[in-house]
Amino acid sequence: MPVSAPSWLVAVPRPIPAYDFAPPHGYTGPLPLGCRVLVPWRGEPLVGVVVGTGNERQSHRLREALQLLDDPDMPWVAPATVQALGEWAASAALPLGLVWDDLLGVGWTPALSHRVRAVAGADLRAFAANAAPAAVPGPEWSDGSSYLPALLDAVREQGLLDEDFTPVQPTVSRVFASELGQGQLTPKQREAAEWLTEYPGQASLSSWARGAGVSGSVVAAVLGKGHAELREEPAPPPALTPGAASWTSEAPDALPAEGLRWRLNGGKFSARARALAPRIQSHLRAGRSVLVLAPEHATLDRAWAELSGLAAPCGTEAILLSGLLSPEARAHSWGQLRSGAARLVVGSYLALTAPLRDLALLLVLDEGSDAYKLPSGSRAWVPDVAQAIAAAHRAELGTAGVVPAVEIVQWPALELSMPRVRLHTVDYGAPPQQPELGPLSMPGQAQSSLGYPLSHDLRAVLRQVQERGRQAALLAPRRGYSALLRCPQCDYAPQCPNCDVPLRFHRSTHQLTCHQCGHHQPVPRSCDNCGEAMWQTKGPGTEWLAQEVSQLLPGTPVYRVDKDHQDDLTALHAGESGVVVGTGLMLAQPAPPELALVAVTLADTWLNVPDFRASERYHALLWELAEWHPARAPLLLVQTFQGSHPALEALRSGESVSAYPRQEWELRRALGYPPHACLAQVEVAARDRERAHSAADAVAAALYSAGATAQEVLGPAPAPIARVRGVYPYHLLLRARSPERLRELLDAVSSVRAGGRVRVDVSPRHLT
DNA sequence: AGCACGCCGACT
DNA sequence: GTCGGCGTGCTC
Repeated sequence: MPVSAPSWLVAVPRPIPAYDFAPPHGYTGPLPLGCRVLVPWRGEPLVGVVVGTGNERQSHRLREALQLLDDPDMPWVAPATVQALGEWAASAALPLGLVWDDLLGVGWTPALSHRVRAVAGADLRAFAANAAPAAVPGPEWSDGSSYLPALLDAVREQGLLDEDFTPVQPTVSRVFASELGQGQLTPKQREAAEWLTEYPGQASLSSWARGAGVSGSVVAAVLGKGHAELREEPAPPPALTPGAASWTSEAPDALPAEGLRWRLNGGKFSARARALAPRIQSHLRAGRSVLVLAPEHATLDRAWAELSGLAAPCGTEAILLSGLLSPEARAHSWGQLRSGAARLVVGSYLALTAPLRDLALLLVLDEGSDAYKLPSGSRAWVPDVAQAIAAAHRAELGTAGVVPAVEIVQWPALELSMPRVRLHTVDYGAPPQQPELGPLSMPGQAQSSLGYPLSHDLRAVLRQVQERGRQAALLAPRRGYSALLRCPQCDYAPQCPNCDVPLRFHRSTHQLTCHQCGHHQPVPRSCDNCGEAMWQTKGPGTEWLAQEVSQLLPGTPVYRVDKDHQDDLTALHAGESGVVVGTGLMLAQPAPPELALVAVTLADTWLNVPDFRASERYHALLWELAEWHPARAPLLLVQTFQGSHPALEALRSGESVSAYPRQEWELRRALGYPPHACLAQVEVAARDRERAHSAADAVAAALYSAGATAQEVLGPAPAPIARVRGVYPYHLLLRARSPERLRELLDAVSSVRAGGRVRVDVSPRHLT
């Protein structure tokens, strides 16, 4: 008796667990871990990834996989990565398919040609039911797409279908001269035909016409008379982003040597790149691979510019991998890595699963950046996944950024020196009355003799900047005009119809926009509440601030940079005098060359956030501002109600970038926050408020009956925005002392049928 | 996630 | 009578 082949566990890009399939008919090779496989899914072929061996005991008959798409010797994803994703998904109690869907960005939709035929001797006409006999495959190969998928699947399930999926090579059509033409050509047409003989293989008729110097109708006529023909040719590989010029660092490797994790902080970006170079190059020279992750595109571009040149001197290539690439370019880059032709990847989170040969170093840039939180289904915290992947590959895990995250401040470190910060604080004094931070209750001129938004000191420095023809940057709390539209009569602010938040006013479009769901509408003629026709629209956004600066400095150009409004900064970057007002987004751009002043107009915006990481973010922001243009060392002016905040003190005293995170690390130990605890936020939502509430209570009850303590379960509480996109979310916060304990709690959550939509966010970034 | 099924209310 | 809202369940 032959031993039945073990089944395969296959992850498909759906928010469900991995499912079992029998190997394709006749397959006898080893378990193709990390290879893509076509499986029957609801009657149609679907690409999945083999992630393990299936359960031996199955209650139902397994379907056979249709076809293996990758050579088991060259899997689409490294087996160690497969293992890491499996472990991470389990630790977060997430269905494996959801995790794969989020983290594998390449290879789900290969172009395949599908051929089918009946197995020898089978007559499939019975399957046609009332359709025409031609609607079923015969004994000869024919195109699978010409049959109903459901019919093919019925035949397939009976084992009567031979089928074959072959990758389709992408082609382009090119124009060539042809001998087979008939009929006379006019002089113009002959001219065009002769030009084509000289320059064959034109990519389009218009390029031919342009090249030959004739109109499109002339070349069309030549083609029509058969003196030219279109031929399909294999498409050339897509152009990959060229790397920077080769360079090799002469400096010795000063990074921590012992252990598998380290951090590199302080210094300018380029200084950190120089410090990383020896380590990266020694791995590449040893024939191993290095993966560099960046949180967003500005950092990615800088990293590519600084690091891509390290590959060539080590006899390999660098590959840029991000969602901005075309699908073809992504697939081609993937191929370069899979074949081992390139061993240095600089990429976004999509590069996490890149098929690298012998990964030696996984480098996470700006490890604390909130941009690493994926907004999609898995809500993965990319550095968590990166740790799992590095561990599975037994690779070094390095991090590099200006300021270390509190979570990693105890790692072995190399810290580069920071420039001395020229800091000036405008202290508005007593903390503002907290509960209302509406734009109208902002620290206004009436409340402070210092002046807001432009304090006396800031005005003075701005005038100096103008007089000396220099440049200044002002960091605004919010984008747009960003005010609530308020009725001066009854103080009513128009609300979003889907969410429980007031709409925000954008002056440029003269629209009201919901910053939660994107709903927008024109400004109503009069107040919905009392009928008053006047609206007040003052608020602390970039637009208002820019207006104030323009009034203060007539004749000086004022630019705005935020998500909605992006002025052309060419003149500023050319060195012309001006002031730029922006949100944090502004820092993603290079600093203006003549920058003499960076001002934080209201630092408390970063502090008055109900999140235990608020002060950590504030501290990191201050150092990033200080590092933005280290050569010029502009004055950093901070307007705040908390002039003696320890984060500010850390800059003022010129301590190292890790001094404040160390302080926070101790504080969090006392409070039981990460890294001394593992957090997860559970969101329970329903269309009906009462149902959402009772569902949240049911989740809490399930947790307690599974042995959770009051220390471990906080809530449930209604979400800070009581209604979002038409549903009422409730939040529970889980706080466990270890990943294992968190997993126990999450398993209790996923086993309960609460009667509402339950979503889990492990390592949440924004707590409320 | 999709997609089908099935149950209730409002119409040509 | 049916059309269509959306709550529930399933996908090897």
